[in-house]
Amino acid sequence: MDYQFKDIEQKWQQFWADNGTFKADNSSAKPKYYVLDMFPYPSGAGLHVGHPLGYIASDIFARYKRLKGFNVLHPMGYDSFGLPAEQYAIQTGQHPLVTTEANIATYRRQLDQIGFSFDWSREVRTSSPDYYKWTQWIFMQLFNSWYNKDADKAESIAKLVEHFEKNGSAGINAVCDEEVLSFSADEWNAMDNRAQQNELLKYRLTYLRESTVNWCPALGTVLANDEVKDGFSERGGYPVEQKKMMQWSMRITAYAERLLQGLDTIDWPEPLKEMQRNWIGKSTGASVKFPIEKTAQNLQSATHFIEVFTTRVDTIFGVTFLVIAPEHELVAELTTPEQKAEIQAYIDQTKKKSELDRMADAKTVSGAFTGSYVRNPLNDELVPIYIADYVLAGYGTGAVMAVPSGDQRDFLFAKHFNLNIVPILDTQDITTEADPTKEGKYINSDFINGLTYKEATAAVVAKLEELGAGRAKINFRMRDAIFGRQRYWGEPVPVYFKDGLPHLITEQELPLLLPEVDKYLPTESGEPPLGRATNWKHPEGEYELSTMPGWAGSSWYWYRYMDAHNDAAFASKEAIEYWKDVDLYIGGSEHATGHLLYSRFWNKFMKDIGLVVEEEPFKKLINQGMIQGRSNFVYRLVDDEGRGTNTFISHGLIGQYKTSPLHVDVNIVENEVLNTEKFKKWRDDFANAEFILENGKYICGVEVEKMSKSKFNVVNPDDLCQRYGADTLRMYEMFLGPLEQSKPWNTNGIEGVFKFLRKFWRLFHNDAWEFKVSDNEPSKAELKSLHKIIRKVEEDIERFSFNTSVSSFMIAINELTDLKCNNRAILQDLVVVLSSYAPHICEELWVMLGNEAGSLSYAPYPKFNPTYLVEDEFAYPISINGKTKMNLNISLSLDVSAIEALVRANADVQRYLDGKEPKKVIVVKGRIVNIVV
RNA sequence: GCCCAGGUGGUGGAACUGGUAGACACGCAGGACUUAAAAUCCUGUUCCCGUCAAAGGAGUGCGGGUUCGAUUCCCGCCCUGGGUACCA
Repeated sequence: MDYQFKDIEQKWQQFWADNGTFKADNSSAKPKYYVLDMFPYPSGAGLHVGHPLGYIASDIFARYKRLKGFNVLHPMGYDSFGLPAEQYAIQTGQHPLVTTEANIATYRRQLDQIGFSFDWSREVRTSSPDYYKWTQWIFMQLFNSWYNKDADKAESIAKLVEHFEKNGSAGINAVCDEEVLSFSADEWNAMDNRAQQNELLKYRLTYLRESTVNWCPALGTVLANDEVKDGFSERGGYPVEQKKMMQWSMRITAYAERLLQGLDTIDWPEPLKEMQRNWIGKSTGASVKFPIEKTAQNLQSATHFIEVFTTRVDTIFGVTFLVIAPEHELVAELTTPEQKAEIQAYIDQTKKKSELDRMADAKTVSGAFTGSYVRNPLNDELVPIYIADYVLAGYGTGAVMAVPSGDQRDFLFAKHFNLNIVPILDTQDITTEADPTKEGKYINSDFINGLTYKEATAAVVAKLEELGAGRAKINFRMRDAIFGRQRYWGEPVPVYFKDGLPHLITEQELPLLLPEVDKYLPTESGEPPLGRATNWKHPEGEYELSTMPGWAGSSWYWYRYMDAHNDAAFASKEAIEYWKDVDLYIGGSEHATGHLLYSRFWNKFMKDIGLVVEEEPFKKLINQGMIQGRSNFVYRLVDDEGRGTNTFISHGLIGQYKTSPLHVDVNIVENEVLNTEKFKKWRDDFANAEFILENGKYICGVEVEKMSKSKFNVVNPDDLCQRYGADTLRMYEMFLGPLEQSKPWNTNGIEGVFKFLRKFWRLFHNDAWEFKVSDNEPSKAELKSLHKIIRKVEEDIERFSFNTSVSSFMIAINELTDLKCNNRAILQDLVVVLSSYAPHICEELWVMLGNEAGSLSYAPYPKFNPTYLVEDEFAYPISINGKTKMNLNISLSLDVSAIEALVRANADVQRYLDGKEPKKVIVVKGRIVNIVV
């Protein structure tokens, strides 16, 4: 019987489901291997061909590892809290849960038909109460922890309280808010509970703090940076403003150094690590206190200095002014009466500017003089203080020391305001622009004159420390993560407020269920949607009304798969100690600074408090490339009045006509040739379409764009499974190119893969399509083909080069077809090797070869035997002077000198040598490859 | 601007540590089988010059360099994609 992929695939998918073939065990004598995919958000559009790319790769790997004798955990689930379901709910009143479950059903059906070897018994959904119960529980652990810098790990807040009671704040080296108090044990004990709790909030790893957020009044919610485009909300296009709000935050900055260091211990793509490094943004430098000049301004404040952060403390003698951010807290105090109007005007102007304007204006110099001065702590010179929006309030101390000779922005600023520019290195050339060099010897720099960069930096830091005017300091760009969203479809924060103080609910009260609401919009008084819930009140106070952000549920989900049904813990200790961490994680690089960073943070925290065993959650990470859309166009003839006609011009001829391009459904185009009959049926108004053809065909135009419905370039895996089957789809997605490379989807080549599978099927059958294999001894040539592919596939899978494997399969099948190979032993091994790529057809053939159903998935991967690959004689390429090439037939048994003699005796070589001795004979790996004459 | 990845036939791509560039597949052209179609099989297919063939020349974005030998290593430039954005 011909290759009936539909029957075969249905049959085996059913078999796997009925028999729990891929159920992983939490204990085994086999070594463990954990293969994880980034779980999808179940959107209403369903899967397109780009989604399964990574899943197919990870499935091949998981299946391969099973054959290699590993106990493989390969689970799947859904990141099912999210904005689209909520937006849909706002528009239709449909509960997000209903939409989400419908979408999940679609996803599941689509995933099933591709034949993945997921252990579905471990499925998780982040929106399910028995899952988010533990997300809330982890939030509570964070709330109950602080970061001890001395121990370099998170510790229990109870331990901190104990220390305060005994010793006050002395001896505590913590990551905390800037404005923490210092107090004695007596002072602590004398504080009322409210004061104590407020103080502790400054230490907790999740805490409430007033932060600046993107507030969209029209939508009534906070938006993440990527939801704001050009100062307007991405959805609806409403204006967005900066607003200060009390928000839950995560003290991820406590882990900045460990998140950075940890990158060196994991096998991730270098570009992705680099993205995380940049995001963390460590810079090593010094903080310097510039004393405020009292005579210039009568300060009310207790602050007597402005602190700056610099990475070039060696340039301190080149400082000719100081710049602080317009939002800096000392601006009002520092402004002299004469300058007040100018400063106020500048601040107003800055406030009006959107983020975008500020960026666009990067090149124009602006600022204003406060009228006040500081003194340079090292040479006592008076330094004027300016405000300018190129200094950011949120980074460092919101103040910089300006060295116009070494920094281009400072240079432009100095030119604009006519300020001094002092060169500080003898090699500096500052005639037209600043020169940030570190080469040369210092000049105009007091006690560091004549020193080099390294010496000078050390000397200046030492001096500043001696004077108490500064110290070496490390700064990070990364900010604490805001954790609250004014939305409905997310995890409720397990907190209630009493007397203005946040309290955790008890563990017995978990999960704190998401309440029902009448509408999914903010309340009339501007509170989040949860404010609409009736009968939703904690006995002691009011529940927190914001919910957790999308990344909360995805920051620990790989642990839940280890023990998905545990209701006593997020996962049992035994399960965690067995599976430990994810060995291979496959997903997109767009999560580099979101999910992948937050997950590493939560994992480190969970390790600190003894919940998990590994410091890093994902040992090896592979980024699959994005699949772009490949749009096809038809060209509609435009008449003299500029109206479109019903005549369409083939792409090669459009130069001769006036046309307008029109997206056409890629599914009615094959190899850029339009199926004109299908086109006429595609849309009613094209029923009478006429075509101007070239060579009897209508050729379409092509462009690479994002895959989207409106561009008619979406290719649905369902259609391909119907036409060619899952095995063909799986292999074709791999064949398309390197896994990590982004590429446009193109269905054109899929026939080749389909043909390959048919050829493979045919190997097992005679001309009448009867199953027919022989039990003869395999021939040498057959063994050679087989062992070539055994080795090749193993090498390819280990280095994630799946595309070249597919090619090798095709070569092997062509060879074996030429050899008319129907040998049972050969075919059996071939089935095992191919089974991770094309599991359905392999299962079918495996059973036809006389094996037990279901045993293929755990059959041992065949052992490669190198002796079959040895060739007796082969064509030996020789070049002379790296140019002329010729082939000699040489036996492998000859040694190098014998080959050399043979080469010299060759007539062509003789002709080139012309009686002379060769100057040099190049031998690579025991082979002569080149002769230099 | 800065950081990263990439640029190979008509197309997707291969060439793993510097050693026969273009594997494999699509497409295209020609042929076989067939009443015909589908399916299948065979041959050719980087370009130029050669009316077949042989022989020759050029060739991995561009310009240089190292080397007996470079798609691969080094320097400079151009282009495409991704990240980031006044980070002191």
